[in-house]
Amino acid sequence: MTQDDYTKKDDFDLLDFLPYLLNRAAEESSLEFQNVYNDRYGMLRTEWRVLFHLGIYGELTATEIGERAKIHKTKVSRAVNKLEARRFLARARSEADRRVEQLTLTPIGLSVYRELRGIAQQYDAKLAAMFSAEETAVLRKMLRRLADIG
Amino acid sequence: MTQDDYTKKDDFDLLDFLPYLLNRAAEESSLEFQNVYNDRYGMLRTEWRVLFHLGIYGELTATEIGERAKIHKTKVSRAVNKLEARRFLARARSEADRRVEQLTLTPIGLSVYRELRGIAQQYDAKLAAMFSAEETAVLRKMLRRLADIG
DNA sequence: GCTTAATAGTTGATTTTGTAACTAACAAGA
DNA sequence: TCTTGTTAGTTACAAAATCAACTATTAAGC
Repeated sequence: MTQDDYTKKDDFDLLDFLPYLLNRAAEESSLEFQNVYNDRYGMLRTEWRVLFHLGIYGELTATEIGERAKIHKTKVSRAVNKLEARRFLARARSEADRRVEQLTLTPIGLSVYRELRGIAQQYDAKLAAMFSAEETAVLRKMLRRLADIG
Repeated sequence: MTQDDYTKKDDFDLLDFLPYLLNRAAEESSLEFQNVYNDRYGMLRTEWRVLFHLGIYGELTATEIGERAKIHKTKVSRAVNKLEARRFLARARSEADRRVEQLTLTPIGLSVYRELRGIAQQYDAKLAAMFSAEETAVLRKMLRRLADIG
């Protein structure tokens, strides 16, 4: 069933409204990758994001992860707990400031990260292949600006 | 704090990964509008989406809304309940098929829809103004394809 | 040093979502 | 008509997100 099956009583088009469109595109394009990390490792979205941050940057505190990924500290805290329970990461209390915990991936966590990273790269390539290289580059640039991480 | 403050141990760039980028852009670009419908009418995301569908298309069943907006029927059901409790919509049992309910906005619901629609249009224009007209047109087109509603 | 404020992170209560099972109504075939 | 299957929508229970309050530690002003 497509949009054309319906007669509009109103000129407003939801499918031109950027926040709606962005959310729909985000949901749709995340589905496949979500199934992988969820089915294979029982991870949630916040958990793979934390895992990836540690995989990419090596050692971070919960606060740093929260700032960089715009995730609330309670969500980070719970994600860290789950990843620790699965032995994907280890905590080390900072000597300089004993409130702080330095987080790093364990060898297991690192290998999980590497597997998921490979899948992410493949999947990203698949999405990018829907468009020309130039179009995709422009899309990424625009999305970074919209996400305010540009 | 920007990305450059961190040294990467890994070549993978989260800020190039389309599903991540789309989600971040979607969250960021929805925030302002979300505050309006939430603060002003205590509505949730699913609720404004249902409201807008009825405002645009005039009369739909819960199932039709779910199909068009890709919202699960339990979420639609609960959103319809809340909108009905606030007297924003009315249900009418279908004569032809007594399982079905035809949903329409009440005059109150319609005026709320019209107000939010105006705000949405303004806000969309503000987002679009971050780019050239051509760029924005390309963005919308690409997002529709990614969202599989092209 | 002592008080007050700020920060890192956790926990608990409430709300919202997700999954599955459910009721009610229709449809199709023997 | 009497299964059997399907569809519309709701409800119950479990999982997760949100928000506020909390502990522990550090920093700042006096």
